[in-house]
Amino acid sequence: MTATRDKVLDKAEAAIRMRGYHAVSFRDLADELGIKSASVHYHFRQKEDLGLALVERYSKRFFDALEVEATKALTSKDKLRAFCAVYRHILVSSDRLCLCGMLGAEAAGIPVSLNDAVAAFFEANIDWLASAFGGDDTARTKATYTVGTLQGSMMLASSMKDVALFDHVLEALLA
Amino acid sequence: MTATRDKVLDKAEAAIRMRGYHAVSFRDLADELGIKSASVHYHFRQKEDLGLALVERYSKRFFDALEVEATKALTSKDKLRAFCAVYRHILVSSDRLCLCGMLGAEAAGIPVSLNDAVAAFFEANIDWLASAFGGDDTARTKATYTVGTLQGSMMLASSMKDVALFDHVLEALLA
DNA sequence: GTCTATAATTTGATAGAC
DNA sequence: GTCTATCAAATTATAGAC
Repeated sequence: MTATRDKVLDKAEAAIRMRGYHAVSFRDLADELGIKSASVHYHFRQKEDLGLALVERYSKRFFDALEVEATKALTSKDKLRAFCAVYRHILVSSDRLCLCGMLGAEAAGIPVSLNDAVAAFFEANIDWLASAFGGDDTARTKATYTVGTLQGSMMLASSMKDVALFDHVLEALLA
Repeated sequence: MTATRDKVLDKAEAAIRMRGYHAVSFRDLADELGIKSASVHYHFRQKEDLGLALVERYSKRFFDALEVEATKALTSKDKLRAFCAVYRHILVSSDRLCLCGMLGAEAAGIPVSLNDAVAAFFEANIDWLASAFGGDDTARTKATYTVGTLQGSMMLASSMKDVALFDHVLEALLA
């Protein structure tokens, strides 16, 4: 139906994951799609609306992929492996940062509602892993630690242009 | 002498560490300092020059602080503790992200020369820790892992507005 | 070193025709 | 749903007076 809306979301996600929220404009997106910026505004009245739709879609996709990946995961280790596999796919499939990792860094510079959505994504990440690890306080710390390591290594791999760096960290994380 | 130049650097570092490179303008900085943007341009011809000066100063300060902190560190564990202490100070002293963590996330959206400087900072981070860990391949992976964990946890603490989160990860990292 | 003034471009956003 | 046209504001940056 509204194919344009999805195309805008695709381009916006790719652009923001590469350059950041403030480095992407409605005109950039419109030009890339061969439409006008007014048309982008038709689908997303404000930039904030676009950002929120982006995080919502991203989060949904992430947890859907996680569910698929973890169906046969019984042990804590298997669940961790599944979690890491989804993160790895984020980076490798597009050679881009996690959307929420980027927006999380820019936290104090984006609309409050948008960072709330980003923080909720991280909260859900940690909840999932903490549950996989047993659910107690130690499990929660381990979960936070794991998400932090994945996000930070992704950032390092992006800045240092070395995807292998991320894989080495993944190996260590699973050892 | 050139007190203004330093004041510009101070304001720019604080602003960029909070909101990101593209969310900070020369006028913002000038207004905060009660001067005009043309005066900022006198000290830093282009925004890229300001960014480069920022990373240079930041990196120097970081490794100076690390040297002080690690003077009495003999064991690997002590050196890791010193490294973590400097990172903790970055976050806690200002409640802001690491400058290079922010710019590293925005890697593909900032001038190439600027990201080169950021990547060099991370390289030096990893070199220092790898050396502290013994210098072999395993040590290097452990070093990368550690820097990634610190950077990622800082981002999480910032987005989720929970500095204690960072401290819990630190504890786990040192255990 | 700092200012006024200004250029050239980009940005987020809207009104209204088709 | 998409367009043309337009706006007000912001952005990087420069020229030249003081």
